[in-house]
Amino acid sequence: MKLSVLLAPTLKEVPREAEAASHRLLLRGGFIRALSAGVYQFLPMGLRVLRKIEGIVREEMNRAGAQELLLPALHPRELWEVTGRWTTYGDDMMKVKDRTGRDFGLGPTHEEVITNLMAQEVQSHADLPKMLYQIQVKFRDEPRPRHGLLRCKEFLMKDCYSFDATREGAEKSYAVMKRAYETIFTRVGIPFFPVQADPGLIGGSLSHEFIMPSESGEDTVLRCESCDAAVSAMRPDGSPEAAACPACGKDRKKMTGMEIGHIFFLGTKYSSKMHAEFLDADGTRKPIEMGCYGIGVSRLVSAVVEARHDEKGIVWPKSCAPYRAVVVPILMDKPDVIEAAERLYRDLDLAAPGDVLLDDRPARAGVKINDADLVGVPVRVVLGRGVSKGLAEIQERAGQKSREVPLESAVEEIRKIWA
RNA sequence: CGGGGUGUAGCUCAGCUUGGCUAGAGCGCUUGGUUCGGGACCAAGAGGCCCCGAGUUCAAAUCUCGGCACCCCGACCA
Repeated sequence: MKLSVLLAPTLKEVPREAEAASHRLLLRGGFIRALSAGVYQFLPMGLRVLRKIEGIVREEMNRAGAQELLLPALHPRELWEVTGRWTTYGDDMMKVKDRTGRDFGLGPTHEEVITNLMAQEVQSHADLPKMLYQIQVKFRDEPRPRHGLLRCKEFLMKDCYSFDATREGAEKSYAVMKRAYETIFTRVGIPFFPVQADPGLIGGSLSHEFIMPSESGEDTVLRCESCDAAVSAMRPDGSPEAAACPACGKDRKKMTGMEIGHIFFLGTKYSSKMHAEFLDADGTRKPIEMGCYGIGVSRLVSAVVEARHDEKGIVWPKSCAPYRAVVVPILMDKPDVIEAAERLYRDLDLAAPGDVLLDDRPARAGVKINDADLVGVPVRVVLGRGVSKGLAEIQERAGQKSREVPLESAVEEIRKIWA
């Protein structure tokens, strides 16, 4: 992609509203723009990051044996009345009426919808187990959206639901998902740790949050440094957890972080209310054992930036960078430089189709290089004076210093970095 | 929902206290020129419902009242 045609409006100055590092950098880098409080537009580069993270999540879900589907965002009120959550979820759910006055909710989560589906489709223990997931826009009427993509009224979420015939099977599904989550966050490239958590409004008996340590986070956890066990600093009843680790007795440290994933063992909480039952081998009808597993995909974008930035801008991990490399010709009046840049761009684009940027803008060197640092593409190739000696300058965004390589081996060198 | 703050050019902001000239600066944008390896310089331009509404006044960006929006802290929340 040529930067001259890409909608990637970088900002030199920080928009007034941005406070958190990820919020500032995503705005400045031209990844996102606000439409309203907690409602964001993903510009082309922002969407590319979102899609890459989505791709990692999708691969790991599929690998874990989950099947992708797509459920509606518009939920009829009656469905939520069955579980009582039309009332208990309350104002956190966006509610709308159709032209006849019928009530609908914009889905904040999908237990009702998917349990209803499975109630219709599952007859026998032979139909189980099943794991189903979707990557979809969710709506939650947050009383206070904040920090850009961190907490939004509309956001992209991966939600997965497991359906098992037995409690043991359901616990196994839970464990499979927990492992998949660990793989996902590792691949995305952010630090994290699991925490025993409060099941909250989703409900159920067992639940883990995945926390990324960050000052911008909203969660406080107690973490034991010797055995790594961690819990929410507040228990459901509001009383603070004791400072000593129950596992090893050592002191625990209070720290803040952001929740990047949450998994719940649900048991039969929804299935029994919604009559999602199956006929077991022994001839009795039983409610399905369920679990649900969420990752805020759009929130992950800001989590990555919180974890991976420096004073110059974003330092995208290779796995979710909007582009894998950017070619930056900085002597725009030198035909050999232009020509070398276009050739290198074509060759790199052949190696990573659609994943390479060419900064063909007629801008000054400083502007281009600062933009490249801000946007945070992992590999930058500067073409300037060195071109007359057949040299290109490769700089890894995460690295310290650049190095010069012969133009003809530049593609090969960059492929090594990508590998 | 409680507390605090902010709404003036695309962005960052000054002007408001003490009402009055044609509403400003920097950055960005357009055109021309000089520059050209780390956010250049000179010149000429374009760009405004001073958040909205009602009031006070000869006169309101400025004062009063009411609303709306956005940000931060808290409550709540995955």
